[in-house]
Amino acid sequence: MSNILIAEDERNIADVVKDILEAEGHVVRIVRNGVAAIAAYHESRPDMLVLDVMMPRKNGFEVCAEIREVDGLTPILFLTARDADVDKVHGLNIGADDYLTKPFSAQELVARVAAILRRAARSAETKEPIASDAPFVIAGHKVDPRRLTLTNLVTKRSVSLTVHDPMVLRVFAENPDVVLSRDELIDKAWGMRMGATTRTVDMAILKIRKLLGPASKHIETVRAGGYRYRP
Amino acid sequence: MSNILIAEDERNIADVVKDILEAEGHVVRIVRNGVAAIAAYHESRPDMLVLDVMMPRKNGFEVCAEIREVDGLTPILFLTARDADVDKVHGLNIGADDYLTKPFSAQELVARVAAILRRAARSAETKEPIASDAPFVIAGHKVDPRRLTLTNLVTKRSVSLTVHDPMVLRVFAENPDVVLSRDELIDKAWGMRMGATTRTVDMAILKIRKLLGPASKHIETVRAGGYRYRP
DNA sequence: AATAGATTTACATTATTTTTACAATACTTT
DNA sequence: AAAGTATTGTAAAAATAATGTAAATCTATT
Repeated sequence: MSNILIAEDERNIADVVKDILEAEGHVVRIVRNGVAAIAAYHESRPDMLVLDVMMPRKNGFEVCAEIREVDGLTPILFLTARDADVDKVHGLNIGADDYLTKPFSAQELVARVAAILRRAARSAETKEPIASDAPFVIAGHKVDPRRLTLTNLVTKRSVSLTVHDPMVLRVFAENPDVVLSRDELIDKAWGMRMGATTRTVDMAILKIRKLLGPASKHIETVRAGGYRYRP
Repeated sequence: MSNILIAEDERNIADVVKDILEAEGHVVRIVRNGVAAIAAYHESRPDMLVLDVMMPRKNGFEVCAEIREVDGLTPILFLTARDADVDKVHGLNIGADDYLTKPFSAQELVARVAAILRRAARSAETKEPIASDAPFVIAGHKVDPRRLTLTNLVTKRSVSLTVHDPMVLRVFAENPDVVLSRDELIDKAWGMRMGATTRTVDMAILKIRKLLGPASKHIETVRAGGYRYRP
């Protein structure tokens, strides 16, 4: 069972694809244009994307390129009617995993999706720590430790950070879903161990939440435990 | 969305162009003569220039030539009423990217601007390091490492530099927006690594800021991080 | 030795972090 | 359910660390 995001403006095609994939046990969400696709991607972090090439506001290639800037893993399957597009999918190294030309059969779709997800599952097993100064993504925002910026990937708005902020954010990004105690956070983000009980971490969280705005819902507080990042 | 600078003395034309481009989602600034155009260019570093050929104080060609001396990339679109000017735009290799003869339609304008910006976006991706002794531009000033001069591109006033100054300035010019630590700066501008904590870099920054005058606002200090150049 | 420039020292200033304090909230116990 | 207790949210004060800058010292060049 996987979460799959479909971006397709032709309603009947979208619905057919949805029915087929749901019959396979997947959870499917549909959007009808490129901008919505990017927003939905950052919001729900699907396991796979199915993009139509021709869509209003940003076409499939543009959506793919924008997502590939921050995520090289989540598989992307293109749907296209035009043969010319097929060449592009191959030619330009857009970062597509596969494509399907309309019309296609239900079996074809199911087979491709299954194959892609199988591949993805294998490669997902290796997750490295984030290099000290490399940009990374958290809660729909890109953090650039060299430029000290936090950029909302949907609105493209940036705010500036201090040198500490990226460290705290990186600890969360590296440890999704796990509860990090204040001690652990101090240890990993500050690089030292303080004995007494302080509210330092809480203040850092407060600041981060302000910066993230609505996306701060991804930083949960775990009472008596610490904090946790939910992707 | 791009920042576009319009230099046009006829108020109604300027306003029409502004409205059209703003409707396309661009941020537009208007100036009414050539000298103001050059000043505004250095101050706000627009993504594109729209220059009327006939303007008070310096005409469009002069403005274009002056900017092209220090910036071969930012696209320039000419507006002109006289056919003779069209020949010039073609003939002299002034470094113009395109031209539009008055009167023109909104669609024409939008199409040309979109095309020019698309082209520029592609070519902007290649940024090379600045050759060791080649003159370069930073914060509205031209630095000539051979002559050891720093020239304000608006006022044309020069001050003299020591041999070190251009190196420091070049490191900033090559790394816009990124925070450079004192260690990195020492490394890159002095070419050596010093162990102890010194204030050498701070003094160099102090000097540079004095030389740059008001333009020193482009050199930000990043507390606990170092310094950063904001074009 | 004189000079110009570079580097370090020293101290005032300022930005940021940390602590404090209290209000708001969630969980426990009765 | 109510009251009590521990924990967290958050503003504001206090402490700290980092920077701006003048002046002193050092270094190399003439």
